[in-house]
Amino acid sequence: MDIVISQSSDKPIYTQIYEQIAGQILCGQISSGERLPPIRAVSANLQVSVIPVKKAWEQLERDGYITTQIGRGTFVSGLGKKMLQEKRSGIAAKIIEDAVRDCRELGLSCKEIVAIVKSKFPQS
Amino acid sequence: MDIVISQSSDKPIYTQIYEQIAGQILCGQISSGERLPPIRAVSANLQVSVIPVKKAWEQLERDGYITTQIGRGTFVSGLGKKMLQEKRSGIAAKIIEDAVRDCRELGLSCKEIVAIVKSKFPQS
Amino acid sequence: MDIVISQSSDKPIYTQIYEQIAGQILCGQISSGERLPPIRAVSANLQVSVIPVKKAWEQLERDGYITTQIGRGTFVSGLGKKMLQEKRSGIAAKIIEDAVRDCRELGLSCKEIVAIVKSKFPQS
Amino acid sequence: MDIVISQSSDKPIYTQIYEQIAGQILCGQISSGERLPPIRAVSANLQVSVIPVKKAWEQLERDGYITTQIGRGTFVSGLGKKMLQEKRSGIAAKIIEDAVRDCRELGLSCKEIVAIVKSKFPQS
DNA sequence: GTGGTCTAGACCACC
DNA sequence: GTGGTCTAGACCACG
Repeated sequence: MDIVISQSSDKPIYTQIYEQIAGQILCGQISSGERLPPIRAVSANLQVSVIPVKKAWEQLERDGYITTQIGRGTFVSGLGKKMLQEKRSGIAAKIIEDAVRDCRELGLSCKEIVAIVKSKFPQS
Repeated sequence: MDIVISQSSDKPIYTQIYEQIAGQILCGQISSGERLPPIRAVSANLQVSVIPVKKAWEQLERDGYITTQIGRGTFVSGLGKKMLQEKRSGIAAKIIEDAVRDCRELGLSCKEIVAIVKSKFPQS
Repeated sequence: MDIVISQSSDKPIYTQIYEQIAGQILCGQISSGERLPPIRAVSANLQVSVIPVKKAWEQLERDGYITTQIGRGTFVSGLGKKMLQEKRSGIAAKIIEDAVRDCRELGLSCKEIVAIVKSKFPQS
Repeated sequence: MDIVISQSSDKPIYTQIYEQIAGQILCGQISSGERLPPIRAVSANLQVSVIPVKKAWEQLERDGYITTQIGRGTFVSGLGKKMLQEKRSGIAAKIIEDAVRDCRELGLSCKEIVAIVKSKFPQS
């Protein structure tokens, strides 16, 4: 469970935590059923207040990534591989959709966008 | 100069104004040297306070889109076509870069991303 | 952090605040990493509205003197001694450059200007 | 009577006009008794409104540089050489005084300031 | 009429 | 408690 916080980011701390944990769950870096460290430990580890960690945990639970068992800790939800894949696709589709819309408003064509995307990959 | 404000957007009002004006300048919808309406007129027009309009204007000036002349009004900067094209490319590259990075963190391959991009265009 | 506001000055309030804070940072009166008081406290302290204080803070941040962390406060940027010295020199050079240019336009020679400068120092 | 107006200057237009005319009178570029062109001509020449020219003229008259003779035009006041020299010195002293004060607040010594002044002259 | 600055409030997101 | 955003006024400098 490695998280990096940037105090100078435009994103709030709790969002940074949320996105990194969610990403690691979606990628399989953190497995189903695995136990997350207690909030206070994370907070101390990241050198941030407990509040943003708590908020991130709440949103992760709200979005079905984790489940809290009172008195026992928080655990990664038992999401099937198929469900993970679906969630990944949905999120990716939204990200790209937004980017494509913005680019089209700037007057870029499909070809141009695809060219830029490919240029971002080392071995195209 | 048509702007649409969404009070329910997650983006602050001044950002919405900024992005729409900047976009229209980049697309050539507003031409170099053209005079923008006075901030108070825009403010009344959009039914918002003067503050967010002024803040948008300030950022547009900071980013070189417009220049304001006290007592006379604000005017679109004399950006050459080449400069506009460069600015457009730079902004588009940044948008796509961010989106691609996020998608790669989710484990998507270049092919998959390109496929989604193409699917967002009517006649690909 | 002592600031003096003159309501009768030709300079706007936010500029007065900006210059005094920046000066104190450049002189080392306020140290790197130190936390500035909250803008509302400064505003109450100086008996001015929050607006000019906030504007001063914004410009201080724009110029790299401070960094603000939402929800935590604003802190003096970690500028090295060397950087501070460079900034000081740059600003001083600009001030003198302007003054010398104006004086030369009035027809003063180098000697005359130097003489006046020296006369401004108690024990030259 | 050559004046250059910068629309992007931080100084208002009427001040730019004032300073340039006053400077030329102080330097003897415009002689005592000489007639200034009519306001409308200057305004057309500089491509600015009549208002800032009028305001500059008012301040020049207020400060004793010119005198308006109704129906005949405006003329450079008959200032003796000694008076011109005194005015020049006074203005120069004030400019340098301000610059020196600002530099001292930045912690510069007399020597350092003099060194910078000298560096601004081609043949020191 | 134009922008520049300011006041005295308010509500919200974040820590 | 901290800064971020906004409202609805006001007065002033500038052209």
